[in-house]
Amino acid sequence: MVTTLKPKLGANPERARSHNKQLVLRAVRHSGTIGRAEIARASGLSTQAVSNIISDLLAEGLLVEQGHRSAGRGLPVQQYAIRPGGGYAFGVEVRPTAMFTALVDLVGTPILTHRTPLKDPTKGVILDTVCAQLDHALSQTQVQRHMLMGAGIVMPGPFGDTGLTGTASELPGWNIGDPAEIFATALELPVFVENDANAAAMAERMNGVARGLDDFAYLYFGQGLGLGLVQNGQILQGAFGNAGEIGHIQVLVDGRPVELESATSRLSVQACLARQGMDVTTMDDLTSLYSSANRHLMLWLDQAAQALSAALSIIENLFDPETVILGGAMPDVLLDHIIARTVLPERSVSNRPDRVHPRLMRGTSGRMTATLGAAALVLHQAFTPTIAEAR
Amino acid sequence: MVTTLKPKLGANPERARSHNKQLVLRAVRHSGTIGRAEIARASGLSTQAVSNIISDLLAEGLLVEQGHRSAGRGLPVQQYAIRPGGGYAFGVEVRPTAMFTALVDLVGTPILTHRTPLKDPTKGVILDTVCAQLDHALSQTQVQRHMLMGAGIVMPGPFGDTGLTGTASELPGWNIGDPAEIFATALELPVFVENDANAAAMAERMNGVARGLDDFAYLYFGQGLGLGLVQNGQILQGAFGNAGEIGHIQVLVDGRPVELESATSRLSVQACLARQGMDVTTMDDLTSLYSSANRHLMLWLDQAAQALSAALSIIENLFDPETVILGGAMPDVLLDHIIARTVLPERSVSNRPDRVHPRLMRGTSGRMTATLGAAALVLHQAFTPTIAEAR
DNA sequence: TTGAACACTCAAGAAAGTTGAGTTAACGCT
DNA sequence: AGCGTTAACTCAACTTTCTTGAGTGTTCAA
Repeated sequence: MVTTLKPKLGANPERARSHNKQLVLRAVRHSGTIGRAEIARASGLSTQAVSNIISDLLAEGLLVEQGHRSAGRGLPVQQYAIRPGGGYAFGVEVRPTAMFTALVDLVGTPILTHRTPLKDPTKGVILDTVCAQLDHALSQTQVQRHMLMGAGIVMPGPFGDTGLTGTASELPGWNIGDPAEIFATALELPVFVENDANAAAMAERMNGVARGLDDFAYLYFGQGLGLGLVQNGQILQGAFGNAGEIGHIQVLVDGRPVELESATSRLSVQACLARQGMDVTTMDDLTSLYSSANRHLMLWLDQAAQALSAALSIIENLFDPETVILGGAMPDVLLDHIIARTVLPERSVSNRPDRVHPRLMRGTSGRMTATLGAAALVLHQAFTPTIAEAR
Repeated sequence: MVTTLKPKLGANPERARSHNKQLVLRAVRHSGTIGRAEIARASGLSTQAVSNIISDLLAEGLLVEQGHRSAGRGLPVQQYAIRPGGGYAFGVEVRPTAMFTALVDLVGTPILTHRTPLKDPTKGVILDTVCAQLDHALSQTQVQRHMLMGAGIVMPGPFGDTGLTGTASELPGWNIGDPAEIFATALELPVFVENDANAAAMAERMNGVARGLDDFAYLYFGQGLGLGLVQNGQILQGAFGNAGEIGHIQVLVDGRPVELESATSRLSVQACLARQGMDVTTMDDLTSLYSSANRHLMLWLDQAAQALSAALSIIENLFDPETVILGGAMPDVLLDHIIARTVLPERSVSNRPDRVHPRLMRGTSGRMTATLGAAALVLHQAFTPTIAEAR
């Protein structure tokens, strides 16, 4: 979901230049440091064109020189890298009880992160809080407002009035109007809104285990279970921005059909342990239960792995991803345990002998994944050529 | 799957022009007839640029003038339309027992269709046959070879060596090398290879019920059951071209888990009726069984609708499409029956009050759908701007 | 009748890319 | 050590394509 991009699909010199700039930035980001000639080869532009663009980007402060590297014969390559301070992105994750914010630089390093409790998550409070938090982040870090490239916002999906409306984790009042536009007006910035799974997937792609991957799926353990899909380097959003609502599909666990989410989410493990009289609220609680090999937790993990195996079969056969990443608000040890226990379906298009990535991987988990992912949405945009984004 | 497009992502004047040309063609195709000014507004180019491009396209024979239309004030609009003879596409569907071919013009009208039995579907025979059929089609229709924009080839998936290899409908010998390249070399044409479901989806989008839709799913009843996914106007291919292999996922029918394909495919209905001693081979057989309300067929239809309901839940929640289209090698009356009987899942992101399309629709079915879809792949390419096709 | 609205054309100008010759620096063969 | 080869990069002229702004023709409405 994006603030309305008008149909600027025609290529005129100005847009072509902006397109090429982003192409160059992407090439630099992709390989860390790189010289002009290599960028030219990768982009199909002439060295001269790349040279001109680079001197622009240097002047704008988006690139820095990185010294020479002599690779074989010929004149040593003058290398370039992204200048971290060349721009900043603001990431926001809105949950019913708290708002998480992060300010990250152009290479994705978090400069500042923050958690603000939300007593009353109404639309007005959220908008006020997000503006206040942005001001706070800017003044704390001395970052100039004009250096902000945009804001990414993570909100619980699904968006709009759907058959899944009424789910636990929902925020009231956002079903009317386009959230992206509302935030864009309040923050006076370009805004990108996604659900937690999509944002987490983008975080993984920008600075995590999915770096460089163009086709993968991300299973995000949040309140529920979300699926972030990246296809051809782009988030798969669906016609109304609600693709990836995997939590409510039926899978078999011990021969009985259950909603996937009721077998694999954080709410699920909490409810399961609560039935045994255990009150588990934090990730640390879970970690310590795990380290003591708590029987009930182990049973839950087993059925979660079972459910996941069924989900994996669906995801792999429907999307044919390079890999499926697991992450989110679940301790690493639990994720690793689940991954180890999950049976990789045999009858799957992903079951190929020539794979280069494992079929299941663990992503960067933890509290801030989705928030950093929100910021990553902005960075992704900054490194994505503008022409022909066919929306 | 596409013949290797080198990274020609940079925008230079030449590529920008070609991009803009395709943008103009697309705009014309989209609205049937249209004037310069409107195209300019839609594309973000100046009227002058559009004018220049149009005079190029007229000279190339891709457009024709369509007379004036006075719409309100001002100078009456000089309108343009696609010239059907401006180019041709060759569509090929390869099945184990036969090859179907079609030659279609630039607006998608079939000029000639043909069925060639294949005694021995080896790689060599297929390549020879496809070349012979192309020659035959050209000579029959007097179409000049240089007017061909490319060939689309439909082959049974999945491609490459996967966990689904060994499925009934497979062709031997295509697991090594890129089929698209092999065909491209043989035919000396740009070649696009897809599975039947993807091709059928594209046929629907170019000239069927999905015309103008950018996000939809197509369930194709073939030997098995395939899923064609169109996202943002592009076929979703997955990392290895095998996305949409929905046939092998588990669904519940009468409380029992079965492979979706074993409940919904043509092979499934044939096997089901064979168990009752009925030998059903043609679509006409099915139609007449249906018109006599055959009990076994009705039972099969009921369980197929059940399985479909489960599949629908998965497709809708994972892709959030505008609609799901049913089509393929199944008589229309049966598809309509199934659609009428399928319970639309309530807990689905597609269950929204503000829908404009039905959740389930019947596509153009029949023998030639996939073959025409193969040709549609070429047309789609011809109307898709070139820059930033990010592959 | 007159003026506003609109589509379209013409000619000049601007933006951005390409081309080809020239410069510089490192490698490696003699 | 000398010298030719290789490769990255720059400079300046050229080319393509788009935009701009003035101008023309047609229609509608006051």
